[in-house]
Amino acid sequence: MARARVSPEKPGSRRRRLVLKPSQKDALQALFQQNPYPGIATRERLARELGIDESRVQVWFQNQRRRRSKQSRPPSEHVRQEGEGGPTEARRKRTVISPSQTRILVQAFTRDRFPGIAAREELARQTGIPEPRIQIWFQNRRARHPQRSPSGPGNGRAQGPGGAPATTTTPAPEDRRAPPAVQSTSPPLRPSQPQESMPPLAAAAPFGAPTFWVPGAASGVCVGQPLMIFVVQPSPAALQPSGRPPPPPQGAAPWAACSPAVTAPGLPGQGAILPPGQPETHIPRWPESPSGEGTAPPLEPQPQAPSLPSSTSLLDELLAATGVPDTQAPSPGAAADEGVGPALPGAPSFLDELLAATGTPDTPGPSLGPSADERAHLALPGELLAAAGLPGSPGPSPGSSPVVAGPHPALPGPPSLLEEILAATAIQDTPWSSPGSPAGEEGVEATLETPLSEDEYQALLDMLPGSPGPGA
DNA sequence: TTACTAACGTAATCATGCC
DNA sequence: GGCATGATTACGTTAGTAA
Repeated sequence: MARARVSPEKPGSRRRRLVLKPSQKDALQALFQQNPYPGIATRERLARELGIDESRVQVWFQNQRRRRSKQSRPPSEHVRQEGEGGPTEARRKRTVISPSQTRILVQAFTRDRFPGIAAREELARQTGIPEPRIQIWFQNRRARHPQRSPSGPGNGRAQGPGGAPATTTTPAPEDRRAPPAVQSTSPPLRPSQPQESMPPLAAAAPFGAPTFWVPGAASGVCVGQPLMIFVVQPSPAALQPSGRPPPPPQGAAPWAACSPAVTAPGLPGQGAILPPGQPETHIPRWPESPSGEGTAPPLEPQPQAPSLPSSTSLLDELLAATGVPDTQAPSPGAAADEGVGPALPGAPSFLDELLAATGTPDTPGPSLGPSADERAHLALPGELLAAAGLPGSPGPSPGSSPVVAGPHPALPGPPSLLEEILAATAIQDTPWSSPGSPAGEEGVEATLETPLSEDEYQALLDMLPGSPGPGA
């Protein structure tokens, strides 16, 4: 039924596969046990603490639920109960997309109904809307604006990859609301080549391109920079979604570094945009986020997670609940908060703690080095700077809370639901490893990541704008 | 080569904001 | 209240990784 239409020929169309570290998986599973249907707040919170993107957490839960259901475990066991993912764990606040943003999206949609990750991110930059929202927008759009030629029940993607993947030249029925027309300013988005699809972006951003990226703020690289800077000719290869050392020699796309989505996996709610004063920009009603989940895209280094100053980390709670002493274990790993450099020793990771709590013998310092999540971060020069402790790094991290802010002072907040849940359900026996995770997966003992291999370091360098590139 | 699983697609449905 | 549309879920498929 729902065949994934993934054009094989669009190499970079997919987001770079994220490789979760055992410790991250454990944390996810631990939470999954407690609540397979976490709300936005929990997801974001967890995402921050694990150093991955919230959308990834969401996907992980989706896949996990699926796996579980497949494994005979009747979902009835966890039929989402209200209050489960936390008090009123609501869903994400509806994102408000302005007419001009819609225009951009519609325009892109008419060119390519199935934009790859690069194209989506580019759109995200252009519109200021988080990439995951862009993705959802396209999903909804495809569903509601079937590409005439209903060859099949709604399977608009019938014409898969082969022929222009839906490069709909067919002006799908413009939506009534959005200014149909999309002024002719059409950026020649090349459907099949997302990366280059953004040619002179500048040209494509006639609308007051309200874009100001505050990528995870941490990166700072792009903060306050108007779209224009992206005009830099991106080298396709460099666009590797998650910024991992691009295989091909190309240098890293300079702007790639600026890409919030691209580079900031751990962005707190990726919504980091906010056209100052620009009503145009998408003004997602960030969840009031009780705990700062709110992706609130602070335009400024605003402690984006308004709430919890590094203290109440979800993991902390878990740990606390599980009675794990607040270790100050130096495992920066999870630290990856927004900008916190992953490998910054000194920061205790709740992951470690959580794992310890859950009885998962994961490596003590699972994240001592760059790894899974960090890899993504590596692509963030800004984060590097932050990690390096450069004073200049505006990242929220510095002042804000490097998630992993070790032993947090007393949490003003009352014990979270999680605490209770955890207390009630000893996660100790992580029955979860079962699903698909072979014991080995837990990487128990193995995963002792090294601080930064030369290769990784090199990769990092490669990611830096101006860098000669990997091959170089 | 194979198993596992992240990413992504559709369809259906719920939820929210605006008229 | 109705409509448009963003968000979420289930389910199926594709493809990257690690064993």
